[in-house]
Amino acid sequence: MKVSKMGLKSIKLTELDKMYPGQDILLQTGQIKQYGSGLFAYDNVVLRVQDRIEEIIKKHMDSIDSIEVEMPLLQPSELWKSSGRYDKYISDGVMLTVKNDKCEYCLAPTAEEAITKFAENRLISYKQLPVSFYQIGKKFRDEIRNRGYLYRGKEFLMFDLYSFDENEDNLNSTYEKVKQAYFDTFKELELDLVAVAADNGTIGGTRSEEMMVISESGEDTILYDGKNGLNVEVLEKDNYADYLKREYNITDINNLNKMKAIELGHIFALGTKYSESMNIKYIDQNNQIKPFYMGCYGIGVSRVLGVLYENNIIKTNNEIVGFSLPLSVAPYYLYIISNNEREDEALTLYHKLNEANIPIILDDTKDSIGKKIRNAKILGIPYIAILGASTENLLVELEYTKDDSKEVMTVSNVVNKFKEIKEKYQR
RNA sequence: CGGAAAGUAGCUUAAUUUGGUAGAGCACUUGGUUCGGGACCAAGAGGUUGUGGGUUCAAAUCCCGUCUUUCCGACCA
Repeated sequence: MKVSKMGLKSIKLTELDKMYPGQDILLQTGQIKQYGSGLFAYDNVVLRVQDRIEEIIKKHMDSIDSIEVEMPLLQPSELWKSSGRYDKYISDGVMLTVKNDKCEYCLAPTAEEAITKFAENRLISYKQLPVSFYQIGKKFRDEIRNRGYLYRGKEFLMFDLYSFDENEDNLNSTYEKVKQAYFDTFKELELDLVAVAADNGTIGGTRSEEMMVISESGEDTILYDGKNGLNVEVLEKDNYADYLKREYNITDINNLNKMKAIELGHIFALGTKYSESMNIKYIDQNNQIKPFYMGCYGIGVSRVLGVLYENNIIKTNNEIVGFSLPLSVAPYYLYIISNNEREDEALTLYHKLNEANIPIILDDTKDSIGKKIRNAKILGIPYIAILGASTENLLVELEYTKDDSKEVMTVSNVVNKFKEIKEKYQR
């Protein structure tokens, strides 16, 4: 990719939003564009970071044998009326609909009804269990108040998984499996995930945990000691002490530290609540009709995207200058810069890396080196290769933007280094 | 939906209090000098001041409506 082909807008950052400086940079530099409250377009780099998040989630969910599927975004009103949730979602104003003179469709705010219909008459025997389905798809919610840029939009990308088991023990085992897959996923995204006890009030079931990432940009407050934790909202629950002890073995909340976090996922062990009410059942080995023990699990992909920017901000002299995205999600590993004299060398490096299928950006504009470095950081590219006056010909200064470390190496060593990185991140 | 603020060039904004030719910085275009951490000089282009109505000789400015956005609250991934 060449900068001259990207249609980039260069801009000096003005004063940044104090709550969400990272996403404010994206907005100021045109990497995201706002069309209305909670409505955003994504430019190339941001979009491809999102693609990477999806790939990583899929990899880990596939590894626990969950099956990827896709539900329709346009869902007939009848589907929502059949579950009895239509009236509530409409009167709450959360659900958006499109209609013509013949019929009305609901724009999927969530997918329980659709997935239930998907499982109905398909999952019929204990021989098919356990099984789980997942999808990553757009969701539409006409939130009364959008906030935090990508954190809560009217249109957002969500991962949602639904599990079906024969009994409570199997459900618990599936629950733990999915929870572990969450930790593996977020480890690869280089985000420290914290599972905290949550109020399972509206959705119900036996237990639920919110998957949080500690972030100053977060809207939630949690109590956490490095191992166990809870969302402070649980403390508003009746008999919260019993609930915490019974489901999470938390007995003393005074030892926990208060911190700000952003909720990226939520997992629920539902039990038979929905299979009973929606009447989806299977036949066990004794020819008995039994309700499924279900679980549902979500990740706000758009929020992950936002927090990846908020939590990977880099500063120079205490001034925010951009991002250094983790290599696991960076759509481009390297941003190549040269002065006029060494343009040809930069082009050679670019071609060699392209031949090795290393995703990179060449800044082939006539801007000053300083401005090019600024642009690399605004885009969040983790490595910058500088071919300028301070290194001899055929040598490249490679800067790692995360810690500002610099090393000088030959062109072929640069190529080898990025081949190794590519190998390591399995791309 | 309750409460609060704000809409002026692509962005940040001045002029609003006290009505009188809408001004600047960044970004953009052209020419020249620069070229390792957001260069400089010169010239240029860019606005029916969110929108509709009212008051007035005259409205960005005053009044009323309306739309939009942001913030606090409730809800959520």
